[in-house]
Amino acid sequence: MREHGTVPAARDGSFDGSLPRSFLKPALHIALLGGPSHGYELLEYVHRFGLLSVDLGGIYRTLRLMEHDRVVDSEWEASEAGPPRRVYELTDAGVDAAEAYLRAVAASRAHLGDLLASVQLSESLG
Amino acid sequence: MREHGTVPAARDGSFDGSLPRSFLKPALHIALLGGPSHGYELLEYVHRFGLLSVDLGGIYRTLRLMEHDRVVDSEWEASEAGPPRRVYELTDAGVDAAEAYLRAVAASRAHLGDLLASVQLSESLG
DNA sequence: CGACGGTACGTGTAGAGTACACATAGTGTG
DNA sequence: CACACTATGTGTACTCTACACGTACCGTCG
Repeated sequence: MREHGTVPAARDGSFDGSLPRSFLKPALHIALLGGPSHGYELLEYVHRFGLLSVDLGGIYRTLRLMEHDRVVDSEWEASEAGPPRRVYELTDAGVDAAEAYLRAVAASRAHLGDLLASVQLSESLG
Repeated sequence: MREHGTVPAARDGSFDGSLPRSFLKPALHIALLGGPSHGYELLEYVHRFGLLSVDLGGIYRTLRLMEHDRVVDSEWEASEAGPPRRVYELTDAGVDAAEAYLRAVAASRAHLGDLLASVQLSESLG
């Protein structure tokens, strides 16, 4: 198996409806609003929301970047089964950032809606 | 002036709600569903839909790529005022591609909706 | 006339960002 | 004891982007 179901998918032009990499950081912030988590679990989370091309390497690097920016704290946690995990949790600044990302994601979604609407409009005209 | 209002904007982590570069090709396809157009006008179109960081260089390179892929044809056209324009028009294959992009954009929009919804859910629970 | 600003097209390139492969390691199962 | 799964992390060749730059036409203001 490649690496936990990572899909080749669309960094180029093919664009199959999956979300581009640029949404990874927002998605991680938003995921952590739901409570602390670790890299492997976060991978599954972001995959559920269409970030199919993201791999674990990208997750860990982004988490470390976020920690450097003080939006998350992390600590090691032993798991009953399997190797220990590094668990990430939003700081207060992180919660603020996550809320800003929520607004930004909503804005992006609205832009996509406008783009789609522009077609209906020009179709109904001609 | 910098270059026709191009905005520094968010290729990194800031992510202000503008759409990432990855939506440029879809947006150009969708724009051309409304009829033939040229680079400079297309820049204004994509800016209206939140692709703020896109500049003319990116537009031209993408259009040439699309022409190479046979999804658009282009020809020079004299304009009454100003220099001649290269006008782009979707080929039949381009129309198909544009419709596929419409579906893909709708899917992306749905993913963003799901992401936003996941928060409401966990907030109402906790 | 000549300078300037706006329209318009296009390229060169340093630097940023990514995908993929790789390295490491604990645990359960056949 | 080999294999698969969970789990974290790094190295690096490659791709893509942003920004600067080059070209050129037209109108207008002095």
